[in-house]
Amino acid sequence: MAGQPKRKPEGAYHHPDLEQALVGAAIKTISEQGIEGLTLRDIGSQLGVSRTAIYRHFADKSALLARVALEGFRIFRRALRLAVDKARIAGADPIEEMGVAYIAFAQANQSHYQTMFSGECGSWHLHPELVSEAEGAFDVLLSTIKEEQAAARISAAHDPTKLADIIWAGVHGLATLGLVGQLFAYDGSSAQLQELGRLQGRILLAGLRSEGKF
Amino acid sequence: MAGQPKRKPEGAYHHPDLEQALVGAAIKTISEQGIEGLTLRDIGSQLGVSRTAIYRHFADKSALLARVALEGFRIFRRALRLAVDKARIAGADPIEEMGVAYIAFAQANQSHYQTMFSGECGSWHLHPELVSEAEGAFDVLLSTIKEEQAAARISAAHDPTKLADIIWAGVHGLATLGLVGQLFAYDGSSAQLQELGRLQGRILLAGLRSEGKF
DNA sequence: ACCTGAACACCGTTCAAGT
DNA sequence: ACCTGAACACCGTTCAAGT
Repeated sequence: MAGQPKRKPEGAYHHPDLEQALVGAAIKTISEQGIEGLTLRDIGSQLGVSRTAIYRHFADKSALLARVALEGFRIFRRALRLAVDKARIAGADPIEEMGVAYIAFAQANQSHYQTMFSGECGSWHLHPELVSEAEGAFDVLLSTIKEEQAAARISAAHDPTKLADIIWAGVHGLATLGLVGQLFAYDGSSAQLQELGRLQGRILLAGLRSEGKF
Repeated sequence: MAGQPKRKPEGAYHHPDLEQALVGAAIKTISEQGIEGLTLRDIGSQLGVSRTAIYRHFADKSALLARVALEGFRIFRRALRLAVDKARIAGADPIEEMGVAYIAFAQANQSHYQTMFSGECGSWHLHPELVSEAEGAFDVLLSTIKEEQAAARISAAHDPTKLADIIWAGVHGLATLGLVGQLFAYDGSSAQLQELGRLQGRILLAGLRSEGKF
C-alpha cells in the first residue's frame, strides 16, 4: 500500500458544492444510523473526500450539526406558518392544526428533528443563528396565541408566552416520546401519533376556553 | 515507568461494594459533566480501580447506564405514588400534584432523569427490567386517571391510556425543555418551572372536566 | 484556495496474565 | 473470583505538506 499514489486524480479535486453535500450526507446518515451513529470519517468517505476536508467548510462536527438543525428550524417554521394559514382559510382551529403539523414535521424530518433537540450540537447558545431561527418558529405559535386571545377565542387570563411554552412542551413531548417508542397507547403508526396530538390540542383548547378559574 | 510495580498493594484489591460504587460514581459524574461526558476510564480512576474492572459487574457501559436509569425509575415511581397519596389526603387534585412531582423529580435528580430519557443506554427494550419499572411508574398515573374517571371528576369519554400518554408527554416536554434551557418564558428557577407544570395541569384538567365535545 | 495523509489524544472493549 | 495492563479498533481534531 505504501508505493501507490493515494491522492485523487486531478479532475476530482474540487467538489461542486461540498458544503451542501456534507449537510445532505449528514442528514442521510442520521436517518439511517441515528445521530449518535454519525461520524465525520463516514460522511467523508461517502462523498469520496478526505475525512478532514470538512474542516474547510465547518469549524467542527458541532457546527455541521448546527447547520442541519438550522435547516430543520427553517422547514419547521414554514410548516407551522402554513398550518396556521390553512386553518384560517378552512375555519379550523389554528392552534390545533399547528400541533398536528408539529408532529407531522417531526415524523417526516426525523433527522432534522433529532439534530434540533438531541443536544448533540451542544447548547443552542453556541450557535446564535440557531437561537434566532428557533425563536422565529416559536413566534409563529406565540403570535397565533395572542391573536386567539385578542379575538376572545381562548382565555386572556394568562401570559401568552407561558401558554405557548405549555402547548409547545406538550406536543414536543408527544413527538419525542413517540419517535423513540416510549408512549404506551401507541403502536408506531404515524396517523395514531397525530391523532394523539389532535386530542391533546383539543383538551388544552377546551381548558383554555373554559370560564372556570384554574 | 517500566520497572516500578504498578499493581495495587494487597489490601486494596477487593473493593467493598464496587458495583454500587460504580453506580454512584456514574451519577456523580453525570451531574457534573452531563451524560455525554461520562467515560468508563474516568469513573474507574475516580474509584482507584482499573478501567476494565467494571466488566466484572456490568456487561458494558450501556448496562451501567441502564442500572442508573432503573434506580431513577424506582425513585420516580415512589415520588409519584407519594404525590397521589398526599393529594388524596389534602383534598388536592392528584393529577395536578403528580405533574408538579414529575418536574420536581427531574430537577432534583437530573443525572437519573438524563439517563432515563437521553437514549444513551440504548432502547429501553434492550433492558427488560427497565421496561417493567417504567411501566410501573406509568401505571401510577394510569390508575389515578381511571379512578378520577370512575368518580366522574374527569371525562370518561376517552381511553385512559391515551389520556395518560397526553399528560405524561406534556409534563415530560416541560421538564426536558426546561432542564436544557429551551423554554422561552422560563428564567431557570426551579419554582417557575414547577409553576408552569401546575398551570399546564390545570389547563388540561379544565379541558377534561368540560362537558363540551372536543 | 482547497485537499491530503500522518499524527495526536482520546474512546469502549477484549483478553491473556497475574494474585 | 477478582483485577490488571497491553492491545485493538475506533473516534474528532490539528497541522505541515502537496496541488
